Amino acid sequence: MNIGEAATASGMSAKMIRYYEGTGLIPAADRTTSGYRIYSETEVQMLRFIRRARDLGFPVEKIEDLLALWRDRSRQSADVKRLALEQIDGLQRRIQEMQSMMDTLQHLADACCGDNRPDCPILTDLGKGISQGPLIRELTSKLQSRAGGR
Amino acid sequence: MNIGEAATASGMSAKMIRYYEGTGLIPAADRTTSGYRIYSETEVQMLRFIRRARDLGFPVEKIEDLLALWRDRSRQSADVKRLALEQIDGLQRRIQEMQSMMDTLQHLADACCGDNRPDCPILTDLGKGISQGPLIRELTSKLQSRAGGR
DNA sequence: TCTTGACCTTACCATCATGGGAAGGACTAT
DNA sequence: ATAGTCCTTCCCATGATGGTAAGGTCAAGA
Repeated sequence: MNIGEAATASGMSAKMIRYYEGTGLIPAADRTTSGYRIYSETEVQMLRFIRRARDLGFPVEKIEDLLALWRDRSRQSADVKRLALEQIDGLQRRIQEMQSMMDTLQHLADACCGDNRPDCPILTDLGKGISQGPLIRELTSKLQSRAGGR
Repeated sequence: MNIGEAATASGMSAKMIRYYEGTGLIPAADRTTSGYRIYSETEVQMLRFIRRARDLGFPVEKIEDLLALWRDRSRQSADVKRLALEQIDGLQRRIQEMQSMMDTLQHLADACCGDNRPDCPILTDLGKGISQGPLIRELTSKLQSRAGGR
């Protein structure tokens, strides 16, 4: 199976497969004499594993750990569960942060009459510049880059 | 006020102030004869406005619109409210996506006995590689870069 | 057998918000 | 005057991803 087929089969782009190989997340694929990467069903399964973990929001760092456990026949399910619970925790925290942003915005929007007059509590609030600390700012920067589109 | 003081007063790093100036989000600051940027209270207020909008998760693109409305004496509050509601919508969607990831993970973790045996439904599920479509993957990539730390 | 088109390879560039650092100039307090 | 802190610009890096360009390979059909 060449990289294009492996990409289709795993749901990842060929670009990303090469990227993961470059970063060492996956081992370097075997090559044909002409230099084409070749993939076995086992390797495609690993790629699917990675994509699925990404779908569940695991950071690449943690995926490395998950992969190690996946390959380890003598692993303990407790180790995997711990990683999953950590991930759940992280998601929970981020959800709460976003919820808090949303609540604030909703509150401001409720207070804004939304007509043709220039008075607007939303702008007034923004002008005040109340801090919400670095955690939320760290999150929002990522949301922005996502929403900004490419 | 020089850039360091403006940074402290606005809660932004000097780096970011220069960056925003470079990208045109804010107008180029006046300079002293020796080249130091100088900021008035008005400009600091604008910087605070930007940071606050970022705290609320607005993408930089939208902040540009908000800034224009902020400066526009004859704006209509409806315009501002529309932007806020759009932002609320976007946040809501992302929260739901993350919630769905979390639910799936929680489900898997619940099914995992978490002991010293190697059997683990979490790994089994990951191996199956069920797709959740591109929307969630787009979101998770951002979460990962955030969680990965720098 | 030759051609064509689809695929592969590497390498480089861009994104976006942000930080780090270097090299050199400016200001401030002792 | 000297030290130390600030400023300036410029370059580099991040992380996941896409794009593109130049060139090699392969499979199918004429």
